[in-house]
Amino acid sequence: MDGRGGAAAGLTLATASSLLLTSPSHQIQPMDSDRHSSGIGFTDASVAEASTPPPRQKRTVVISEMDFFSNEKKKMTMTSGASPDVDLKVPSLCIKKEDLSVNTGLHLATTRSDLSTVDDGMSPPEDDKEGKSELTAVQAELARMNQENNKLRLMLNQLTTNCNALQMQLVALTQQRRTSGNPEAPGNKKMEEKGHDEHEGDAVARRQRYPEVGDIDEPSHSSTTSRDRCLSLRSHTEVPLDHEKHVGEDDTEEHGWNSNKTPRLASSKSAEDATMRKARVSVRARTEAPTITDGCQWRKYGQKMAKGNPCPRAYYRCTMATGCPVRKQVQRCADDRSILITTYEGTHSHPLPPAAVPMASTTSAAASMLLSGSMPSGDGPMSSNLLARTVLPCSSSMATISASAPFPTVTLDLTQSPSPLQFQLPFPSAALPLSQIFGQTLQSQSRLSGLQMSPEMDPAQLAHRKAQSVAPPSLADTVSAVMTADPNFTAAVAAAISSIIGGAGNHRTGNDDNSHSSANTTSCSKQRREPDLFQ
DNA sequence: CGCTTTTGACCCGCGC
DNA sequence: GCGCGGGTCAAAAGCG
Repeated sequence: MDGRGGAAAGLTLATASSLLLTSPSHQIQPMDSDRHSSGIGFTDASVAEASTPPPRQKRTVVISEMDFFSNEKKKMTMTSGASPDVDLKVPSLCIKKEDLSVNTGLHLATTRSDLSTVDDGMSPPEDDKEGKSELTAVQAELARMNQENNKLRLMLNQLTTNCNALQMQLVALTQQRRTSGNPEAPGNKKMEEKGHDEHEGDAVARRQRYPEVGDIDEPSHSSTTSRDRCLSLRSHTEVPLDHEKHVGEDDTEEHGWNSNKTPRLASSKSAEDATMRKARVSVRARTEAPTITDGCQWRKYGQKMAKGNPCPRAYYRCTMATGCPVRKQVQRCADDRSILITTYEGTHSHPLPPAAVPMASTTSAAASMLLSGSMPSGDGPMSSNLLARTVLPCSSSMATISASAPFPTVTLDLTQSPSPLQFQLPFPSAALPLSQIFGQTLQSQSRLSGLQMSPEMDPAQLAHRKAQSVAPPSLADTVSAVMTADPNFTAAVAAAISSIIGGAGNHRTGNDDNSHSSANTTSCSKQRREPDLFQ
């Protein structure tokens, strides 16, 4: 197994555990049985005794965990030496605190031994001197841990800021290399011409078809460079900078579907955007569920029989925000109908719920890299290998590039199981909880963000390392890289924590909060009415 | 009633 | 120009 992914998951667990035990609003609760059916990490948990046992009675909390990358269920028992009243059994932390402390400059105290002393909210009688002193100690410990949590939060913010700056530099360098280094690359030229042609052609066609959008001023192509940078820096937990700007400024927003239809893309956005939308990321997953659960809300808008495949292809568009250009196609593999192929296209133009961040970020990052200077020749073998290794470095067979297709496509194959990073659906009837591959996607993001590149290749990273006087790569270094690589790391951690705290079954945490919307996720709707898609 | 899904029709690009 | 296939639209139907 790749240690980076494990580190990421371990960090997540560590943070989650810490929050679990220190936040009064997140007390350990017995999990519903149906929560076993999905989600991240924990597959079963139980409270051995009632949640409100009589005082002084020994209480035991057992939490089982699922190792993110080995699918191996573990059960860690934490016996409390300091508090005789409580046995806290919490998930193990996958990384050592000394590993975490190196680059963050913080020493995590929320290890097992520390956690074991946390008060579970039920204190011993006041007349017990020993209990009093224990209580004091526990409270002090609690305060200390809260302080450390705050420190970590601040550190995380700082890392995020630094990461953004680094990404800026990286993308700028990439752009420079693309524009000055190999401007005449055939693939590049071809792609640009194609994009341009399509842009022009589509614009004309769309004007004919949707005359109301024909008068919209098209953005100047001279702004492409800065736009490129913004595109590559798009964050899936934030509204993309340029997109947000255009959505806000664009007077096409009032045209209903105009704002969330292709015509808008073709007529009001640059050729680069059109090309961006053409990039596709295909995810192959073995599941019996009609769709994979990626945290977004989708609305089906069409279904077609595709040539060469007896299974129909369904078309969905993102409905989390009007104007979101993201589409996805869902189709069973003709050769193996247990494999579901989900193809994503476009970049979300709205904030995403934490549960949607991993998949959205991964697909967007793959698409960005596919279309960025990281693939100078577009369809060259080197670039294919680079991206394949970049997307899923643990196995070159897991990520493939299809440049011969009408659209450049990255395929993430999650159906092959030899790697511990991959998993078989443990829940045959459940939609695939993509948050389960949180660590994997986060890892992919890290790679895609370029921060796993060797220092020689990335001066910015080198400078960053030097500035921080960081030792040669280690597990801690890797953890740091994972942390710093993703500006959405906070959201990703939040997603993981939410998944754990809210019960693993609730991988739609963010959506559930959207009580204002009556829209259901695809999977939810499918449960309501059995589709005819894959009969 | 509002939202989603279904499904036939339509549009477009491409190859011949 | 024509046919084919992919993609999308939009009215109708279904559902809670």
